[in-house]
Amino acid sequence: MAQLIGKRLTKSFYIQEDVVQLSKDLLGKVLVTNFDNQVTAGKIVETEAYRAPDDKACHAYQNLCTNRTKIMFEEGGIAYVYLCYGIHHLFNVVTAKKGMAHAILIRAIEPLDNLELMLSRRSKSKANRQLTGGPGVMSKALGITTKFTGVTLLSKDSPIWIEDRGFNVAEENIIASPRVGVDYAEECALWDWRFRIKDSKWTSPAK
DNA sequence: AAGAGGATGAACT
DNA sequence: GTTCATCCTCTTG
Repeated sequence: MAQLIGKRLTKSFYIQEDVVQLSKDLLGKVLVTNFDNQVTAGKIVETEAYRAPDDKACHAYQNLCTNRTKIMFEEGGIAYVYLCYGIHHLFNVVTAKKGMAHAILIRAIEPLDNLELMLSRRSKSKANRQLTGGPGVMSKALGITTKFTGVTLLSKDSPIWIEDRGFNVAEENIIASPRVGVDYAEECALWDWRFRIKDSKWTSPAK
């Protein structure tokens, strides 16, 4: 029971090469998961860009290609899911053309469809920022785990895709800030590659 | 073959 | 504000 309310983003969107611009374009788009006959969806309100080879915070820095990172070198339009601290599943969208390891980490969403299931997956009873605000908990609410790494977002029977439901986010409503948790990346840690929708109550407050 | 550390979150004081 | 859970991936030997 695919529940395509908006327009699914196509390959032409994902293969654009400006991963920073794409990260801003993803704000307001809707991330949908659909498996085990259960659909959940939420509006993307916070993203972060990662770009090999020059970004030290990117797993594929200097085009380092391993079993884990080789997913990022594929053509844009697939998922890169990675386990952090042995606990949290972090969902990324691979972008750009084959051979360019660019990815966008989705950090927070605003719940839209099937709030009940998201609450249940998070063992919570109230919908607030703690439900889907943060890359680890967002994946948990949507049921995303590392087993989805490498799946396409383009097929009509994909378990995960991103669609456009017509939410428009104006440039002046986008807040850019430095990425967190990447202090080891030295000067790259200062790049304003984290983007969120201004005044969204579903992200942490801007600094 | 083994060890260190990480794109975090939750539960504490 | 601090602490720690917990396991995969990469590096080194």
